[in-house]
Formats: sequence, structure tokens, C-alpha cells
Amino acid sequence: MQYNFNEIEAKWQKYWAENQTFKAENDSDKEKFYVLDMFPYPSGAGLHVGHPLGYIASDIYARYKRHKGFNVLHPQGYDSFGLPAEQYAIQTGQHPAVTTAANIKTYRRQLDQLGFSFDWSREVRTSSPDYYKWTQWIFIQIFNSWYNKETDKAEDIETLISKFSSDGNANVNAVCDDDIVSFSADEWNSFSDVKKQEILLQYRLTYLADTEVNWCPALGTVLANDEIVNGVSERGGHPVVRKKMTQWSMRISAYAQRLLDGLDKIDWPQPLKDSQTNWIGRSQGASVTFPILTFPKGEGTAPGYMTGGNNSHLLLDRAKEMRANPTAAESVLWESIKSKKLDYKFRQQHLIDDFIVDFVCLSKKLVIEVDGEIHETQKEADLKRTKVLNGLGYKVVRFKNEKVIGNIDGVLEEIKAHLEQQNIPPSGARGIEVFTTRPDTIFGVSFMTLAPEHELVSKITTAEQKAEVEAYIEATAKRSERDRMADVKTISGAFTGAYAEHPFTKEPIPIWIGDYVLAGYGTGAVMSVPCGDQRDYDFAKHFNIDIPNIFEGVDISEEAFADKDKTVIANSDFLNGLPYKKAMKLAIYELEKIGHGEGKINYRLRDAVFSRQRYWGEPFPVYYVDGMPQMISPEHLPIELPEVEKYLPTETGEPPLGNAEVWAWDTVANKVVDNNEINNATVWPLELNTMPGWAGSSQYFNRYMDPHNSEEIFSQKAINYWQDVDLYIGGSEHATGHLLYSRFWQKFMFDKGLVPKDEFAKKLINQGMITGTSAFVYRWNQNYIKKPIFISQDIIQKAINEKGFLDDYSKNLKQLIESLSSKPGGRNIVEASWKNFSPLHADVSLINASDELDIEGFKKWRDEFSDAEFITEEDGSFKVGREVEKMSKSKYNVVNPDAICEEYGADSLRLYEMFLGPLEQSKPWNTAGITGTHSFLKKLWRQFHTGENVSFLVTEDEPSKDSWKTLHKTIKKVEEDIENFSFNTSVSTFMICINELSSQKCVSRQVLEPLAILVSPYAPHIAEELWSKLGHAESIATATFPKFEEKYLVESSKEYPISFNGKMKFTLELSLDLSKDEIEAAVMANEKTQQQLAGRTPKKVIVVPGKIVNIVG
RNA sequence: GCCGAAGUGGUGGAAUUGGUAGACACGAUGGAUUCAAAAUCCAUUGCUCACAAGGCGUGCGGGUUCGAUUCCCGCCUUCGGUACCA
Repeated sequence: MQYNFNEIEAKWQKYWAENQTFKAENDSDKEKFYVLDMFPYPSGAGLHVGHPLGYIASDIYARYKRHKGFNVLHPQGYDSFGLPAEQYAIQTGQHPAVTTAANIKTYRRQLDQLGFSFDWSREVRTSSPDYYKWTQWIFIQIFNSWYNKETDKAEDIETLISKFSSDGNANVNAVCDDDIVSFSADEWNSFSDVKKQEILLQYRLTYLADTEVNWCPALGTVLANDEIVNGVSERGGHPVVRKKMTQWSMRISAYAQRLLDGLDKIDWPQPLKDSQTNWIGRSQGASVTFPILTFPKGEGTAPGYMTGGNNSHLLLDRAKEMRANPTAAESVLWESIKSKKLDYKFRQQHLIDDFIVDFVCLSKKLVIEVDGEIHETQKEADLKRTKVLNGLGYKVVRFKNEKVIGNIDGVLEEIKAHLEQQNIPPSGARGIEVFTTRPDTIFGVSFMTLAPEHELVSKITTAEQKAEVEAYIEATAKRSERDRMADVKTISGAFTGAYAEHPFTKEPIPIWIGDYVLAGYGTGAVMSVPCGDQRDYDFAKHFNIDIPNIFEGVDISEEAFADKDKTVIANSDFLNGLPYKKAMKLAIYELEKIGHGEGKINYRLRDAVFSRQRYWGEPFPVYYVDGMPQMISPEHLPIELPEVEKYLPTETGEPPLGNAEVWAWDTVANKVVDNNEINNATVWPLELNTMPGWAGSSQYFNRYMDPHNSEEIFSQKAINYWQDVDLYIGGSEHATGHLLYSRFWQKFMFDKGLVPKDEFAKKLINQGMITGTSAFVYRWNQNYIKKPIFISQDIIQKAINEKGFLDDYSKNLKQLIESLSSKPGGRNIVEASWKNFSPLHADVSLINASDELDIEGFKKWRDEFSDAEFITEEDGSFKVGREVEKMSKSKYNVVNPDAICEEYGADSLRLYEMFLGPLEQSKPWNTAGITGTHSFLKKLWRQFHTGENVSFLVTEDEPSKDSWKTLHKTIKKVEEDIENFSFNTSVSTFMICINELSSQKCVSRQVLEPLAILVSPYAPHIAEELWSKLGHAESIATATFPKFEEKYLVESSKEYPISFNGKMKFTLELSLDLSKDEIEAAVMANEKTQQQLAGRTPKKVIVVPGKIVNIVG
């Protein structure tokens, strides 16, 4: 009987599907094991041989675990929202759902044909409403949560609201926005509903914020950094501008430390952990405030007391006028405040931003307004004004004229109370806040550098420096991030003309701007210590800024000194003589004492923008009432993606959902209704953005546990049984995207008590990439024969190697050239050099295992070469050149698994993909090698078919000692290999095993039956077929994995390698019972030893029993 | 620049704790079988040398060791990631 793989594979794939062989039960006494693949995006191109690599590995592991008696969960699904489908929809008008469904069909067929043991009954698709219902649900949970630093976890927003209404926000320790204004319980309770919502949004774990995006007006869309080349869009080359946009953000920064800590308890590849660690970017240091000494416009040089906005010069005269003509009430209050009854300095009719406030205590950021009769119109203006002032960090208190005049003492008492409540660092006035990891070098600061985009720049720049600074800002804005990154050597910057004050020495420090400081990191400003930081050093050298040396015994005339370990501080007042760590601690202590700074841990990790201006993504369950976002109640989910005419942004620049006509929320009927019904009373507009690609993939692994549950995202019973993923396999390109966001969501779910584990995957493996082996044919660059000439690569190579002439290496070519009447260029033209050839990609399907081209096939494939001349080798073959490149359509090196399954079968392909090399490494694909694993399977088949006319034959005879040994050696190795994910070596082991069994002519059931189980995870179809031929009615899937027994491997003797000075010369078989001395004696007595020694006496003989003998001397 | 991974025959790769370098497979060469081809089987196959003996060999240069692909120091190359990160 022949090994008819096509028939066998189809038969068992059908059997598995019909019998639901791999369906996992949520109810089982067996121990659970969860093996997961990163689910694919179903692209239109289908699978190529690189895609299934990880799936094959995980499938082997899943099948192995079933043999080991585990209840295995091994699901698969589709990450089916995404850009390619949307772009295709824009081009063709086809609904993304339609093309996605078609692509999924292809994927499913291709996956099925590879014989994976997926439990398809649990399939999920992120674009299906049944699924994204729960993505929307999680979003609502996140919205309704805040991060309490006290308990170090996410809590329901209700607990925050109750804190606010009982104590205000002064004692709330939360992860929140930077510009929080403090309020009391009373104030909270008196706030309007909108105001409350506004404040809560500053605390929620997902919130609306204005985020800068790369906006391309021509395309009407937001672009990712890598879609921009040289400041214009990659597609079409349109200009791109930075634009603020209101978008949803996820407060992942709240979890920065826990995401970092969690890495210690998961078994993930170190490089992946490293990149997450770098991404989170924790650095420990101090935040330091440098007061600004001088402002360009204003009253003299009072340090930092000028709080006016950019229109100050216009308003100052008005302020002076008002000061000169106070109202009666203002007069009374001013006299009392001036007489210092309050211990705090107040200013009168003072400029803050573009407002003139009646009184202000700058150090406490308290504004006091004295009002007369208030008109309604004034009320609204005042509200606005208060909002702006609050935004700047001021608290505004209002008193009526009558009250001030009638009860000045009461008013003063109230003001006093407010002053005490205000918790502002004493420096109060504006300063530049910097973050530094080297507070120990604070006495080495000789200038400060702000990012050109820093908001203070326009405010502090002096008139003289204005032109220069503006020119510099404009120049840097033009440079793309890539330009700035690539060009590290050019040092540029500009002096603002302003000075800051050193917190300890009180010396003035010049403030510069420079593009080596990034607006997005830390505070966008640095204290520059040129002696200790190379970039600061280079900057200082370039602009001739002082470089004070604050290190003991270090020469800084050539470069900065950044070695923390060898640091001893000098010229630094109280830090003198201290090493780095001690100086750092003391510096922070002193800074805190004078209120100029504090120890701080800074993270690079930014909150994640969660809005996309796209169509093909999850809609938000959000509508807007008076501009404030409202969640739709979970029982009305899912909010399904609406139909649109076009998938492009609207003419007004709104996201594609702006084209939807039925996209409003009716709060009475609780359904999506026509936009015409919007009445801003019961029907409101819905959110137009959709969620990003990572939304659907951040919890899918948990949904697989209970995928059809329509009541809950998953039942507690299911999650408590499956717990977490035991083995997760996928590409390393997801290191900082999917894998970081998923961990964040999992920790959130953990905080909410929804999942039992705060890390979702115990072990993770990155499979390597499979690269393509491109094939090249070489066209001869000549123009005196009127048709293209291709020359076999071996001829060219040989001629070049021997520095000869081409026609000497091919009779055909010689004839061809001689047939020409004239030979312009003479002999030169046939001189061999690669320069004379153009390599052209040939489709790899036209190449055989010996790198020979199917010439006729090539002519058919490339019409324009149908009359081309092919100069072949003597034997008529035409050799191509080969090179490893990325697998890509344009390089014609993509290999489709369909054709391979057809020709060699899925089992051969599975084995071959594993055989290529270690799972984690990237490796080139070369179809030629598959004949190796294919002929192994044929040999395996033959081992079971040694009867008459190659019929099935297995006997009940006792196997030979050698066969037992072969079997158990294989069991041991295969088991170890699978546990270590070293699948390539176990394929070799199978080959060795079958080579041995065939020479032993072993046909014994006691050996062949366990062998079938061993092979089954790798080549499941052939294993099932052999298993059934062995007489089993049940699938092999859950057959018990054979048990390794040491006794079959016990040896009595060993072939010792005998080395002389470490070099092996010959081997000698000796009994393993011999002692060290006996071995030495036996070796020394051997004639070959004496021959090697040639009379010399060895200095030393090393004997390692069971291993080696080494003779020295 | 920094971080990470990797350099072994013509090719993919093996060598699990420092102990016989090149398992297994592809390719190549020669042979058997066949009318022929496919398929299958056998032999050879790191380099060097006419053969043998020998010598050289795991990116390069050192070191530790009886013994190094494996450990240490210094470099080079390729690939992947990235952030001028204060």
C-alpha cells in the first residue's frame, strides 16, 4: 500500500471536524492547559509558509499535552478589524465586512488543510457585534473607574465621588490629569452637573483629552509617524501638520510600575521584556523647580511675579488706572490686607493671563474678587474667567461689596481659611520645572535648556532675542522627528535672553532652547550640567557657555564625565566629597527642605490614544450631552457599526462615521436613531471615532474561555477553571503594542475582580520570521544581439572566478557569438564581470531543488522574454542565483502552503517547518529541503507496511534489545525536546529512529504503536491512519504518551575517545564498570597509545569515567 | 548612539553541565535498479595534500583550562528594535 497522503489527510480532517475531536470542555476533572496563538489579521493575500510556523509549534505542544492527559484549550479566531479592509473599501466601495468574511473563508480553508487541532467551536472575530459588545463593555468599565494610589488599584468612580462629596479632593491620591484644581466638599456639592463631569473626566481611566496628531488635510486623516516621510505623507506626498484633536486616551501610565513589576513573574523572552522595560522607561531622580528671574515685559525684574499673558503690555496701563481708582470696597479690603493682618503678600489689580484680578496672593495662588451688583451677562463672563484662572491653578473667591464694607473681619477670616487650605509650594511664582536623574550634580548647572515647543518660551523670550528664537522654532518645526534623530552631530539652539535662579546659589542661569530637548519627555526642560552630560557638554562648547567642573579629580577638558560609580562631588557646597548615591539623597533632601523640588520617579510611558478616525473599528458606546461624553448603559450593547455611503472622512474633516445618517442616540427608546431626530433633549449625537486595532485584541484570550456567553464577558466559573494562558506563541513585533496593552487591561480586570490572575500569559514564545530565498536569472547587458540573452549562473561564476572570457565557458555561447558577422567591442564584451549582468527576480515556483530554472515556464511567465536566448550548462540545465530576502510578492519568493500540501502533504510541511531550525530564530525558506521530511514519512509508512505487496504488517513479537533501545532513546529525546520547544531536533530524532528501526527490520507492535503516538503531534494525519490500522477505533488524539524507561538504555561499555593534549586520536571500547585507575591502565596498555606517545612519558593522564580520557605530554 | 539576537561545511542546521565538532537533512559526485524517466537503494562528501601520514578548522585577536563552538577580555560583521530620555 502506498502512502497516499492526500487521501489520508482529507479523511482525518473530516473525521476531526465531524467528531469535534478537539473541543475543550469547561467542565473537567483533568488539569487544564491553555495553548494560544496570536490570532491573525485575515489579509486578502492568504497565508504563506511563514505564517503557520507558530501555529505548527503550538499545535504540536497542544497535541502533546493532550497525550499527557491535560484538558487542552487551543482556540483560534480573527483580529478582523483593520486598515487594509478599510482601504480596500475606499478603493472599491465594497463593504469591509464582505471582504473580511471572504478573507476569513480562505484563511479557514488554509488552516484546516494543515491539520491544526483548534477548537473551532470557540472561534471569535473582533469585528463581530457579539464580540465587540464586550470590547465596548470593557471600555465602559474603564470609563467608570479611577486609579487610587493609596490602594494601588483601579476603583469604581463612585468611591471617588463619595470622597469628593465628603472631603473634597485635597486628600485624594489619584492618578489624574496635571492641571487639577483643588476644591472642598461643599464646593463639590455645589458644582453643576457638567462641572462635576468635567472634573471626573480628569480622573477616569479613560478620558477625553486634546492630543497632538499628525493631520494630513489632503487625505483628511491622521497619519502614524512612519506614514510620514520628510514632513509629507508617504502616500501622495501631501503636507502634514500638527493638530490638536479631542480624543479618548487610556490612562495606562497609572499602571507603569505594576507593568514593570509584573515582568518578573512571567516567563517571557528576555528581549521582549527588555523592550517593554525600555518602553515604560522608569527613571529615578528629582523634580526641581528653577524660579524664573526675568520676564521681558512687566514691572521691573521682580522674580517670577509677572503672571500676565502675551497681551500684558496692552493691559498694564488699564491695571494702573484701576489701581489708582479703587472702589470703596476694594479700598477697605486693600488697606486691611496691606496692613499684613494675613501674613501673606497680596497684589492689587494684578495681571494674570489676559485678566486683571482685584487681589491676588501669588504664593498661595488665591484670587479675591470684589463684586458689585451682578448682571446676568456679567455672570457668564465671570464664570469663563474663573474657569481660565482655575486652569492656571488659581483659586477664585468672590465677595460682595456690602459684605466687605459691613464685615471686614469676617471676610478676612474667610480669606485666612482659604489661604490655609491652599497647598502651594512656597516658591509659588512661576518657575521652570525640570526632571533630572542627577540631582547630585545640581551645582554643575550652568544653563537650562527648554524644548523649542515649550509653552514658556514665548513668554520669557526678550525683545532682543525674539527674532532669533522664533527663527529657530520655525526651523526645528520643519525638521521631521526622523531628521532630528538621524542628525545627532549638528548642535543647534538659541538663547531666550531670560534667566532662571539657581535654587541653592541664587546665581542667575541663562535659559536656552535646543531641539535636543524633547517636548514630550519629562517636563520638556532640562537643567544642563555640561560637565556631567555629553549632550549638555557639546551644547555648552558650541555656544561658549561656562562648563564648571564639580567632580573631584576628573579632567573634563575633552568630554563630559558621566560615570556615576566613580563620581565624587566637588565645588558643590554641602555635597562636597560625597559619592553619587549619597550626594543624590542629600541634594533631594535639601531641595525638599527649601521647597524647590522633590524625589520623583519618572516614566516615559505616555497615556495611550484610544480614538481612531476610521470606519472599520469598534464604535464607542458614547453619546454627547452638552459636549460631555455619556456612556450607553451596558444592557443596550452592542452599538453596531452604522452603514455609510463612503468610507472616507466627511468634507468637514470629521471621521467616516460622520457620513452615517442613522447615528444618534435616543435616551428614551434606548436605540440608535436617525440624525434628524437629534433634539438635544432626549436624542443626542453619537461618538464619531472608532477604537484602535488593539482594542479587540486586549482581552480576546479571556473571551475564548466562554465565547458564546451573551450575559457576561465570561462566566466566573469558566475563568476560574482556565485562569490564564499557559503558552502563548506569536511574533515579536507585538512586543510593545498588543502585549503591553493586554497586560494593562488584564491588570485592570484583575483590580475589578473579574479575572483571577493579573498577568494573562505565563509563558510566551516569539517565533522567528521565515524569510524567502529569491531566485535570480542574469541578463547579459549587451546590445549587439537583438534579443535578450540569459546566462546560467554557474557559467558566469566560473568565468569570473577564473578571470576568463565568457565564451570560453560555453560552447553554445561561443557558437552564438561566432555566428555573428561582426563583433563590435571585440573580446572585451565577453570578459566576465557581474557588472555586465542585470539580475532579474524569477518566480521561485519555477526553480527546482537543484536551483535549475524551468525555462519554458519562465518564458510563459514573462511574455517579453519569450524569444530570449538561454545559455545553459553542458547538460542543458540553467542555474539561477539565490539570495535570502524578506518574503514578499514583489520579490516573487512567496511560497504558498496550498501547493506544498498538494504535492507533499500537510504532515511533510509541518515536519519541514519545524525541521528548518530553532523556533525562535529567523531562517530562510527553501522548498527544496522538503523532500527530506517527505521521504522520512514514506519510510515511516513503509516500516508499518513490510508485508506482501507492501501490505500492512505488524507482529506481536518481542522486539530486539536494539529496537527497545531505539524506541526509548527516542521517547526520552522527543519528550525533552517538546518541553524545551526544540522541535527541530526532535524531527532529526524521528529520522534517526526510523533509520535504525528499518535496519533492525523491526515490525513489532510494542515498538511501532508507541512510535505512532510520538509522531502524532508532529504529523497527526499519518499517525491517525497508522493508529487505526493498528486496530484502534478511537482517535489517537488522547492516547497516552509512551513512558520512558531508563532500563532499556543502560549500557555496559562505552566507546571512549582517547585524546592526546586535548585532540581525539582514536576510540577504545571499555567497560563502564572500570574504575579510573583501571581505565588508565587499560588505555596505557593499548598499543595505539604507545604508538601515539612514541616513547614519550605522559606528564598526566586525565580520566573522566563515562566521558573521556586525555593524555598530556 | 543605546538595547537585543546571531556569526559553525556548498546550504538549513546539531553538539542539553567545558569532554569524540559537523548529528539529521538538502545539494553534489559515483554506482545499483530501469528501455528510459520518476521513485528507491548503496557509497563518498569540512578544508588542505597526488595518496597516506600529517596539518588546519566553529567571525577576528588574546586569555583561562589537561581539554573551549561552549567560560572571560578586546574587536569585526549581519539582522531586529529604538528614545538625543535629561
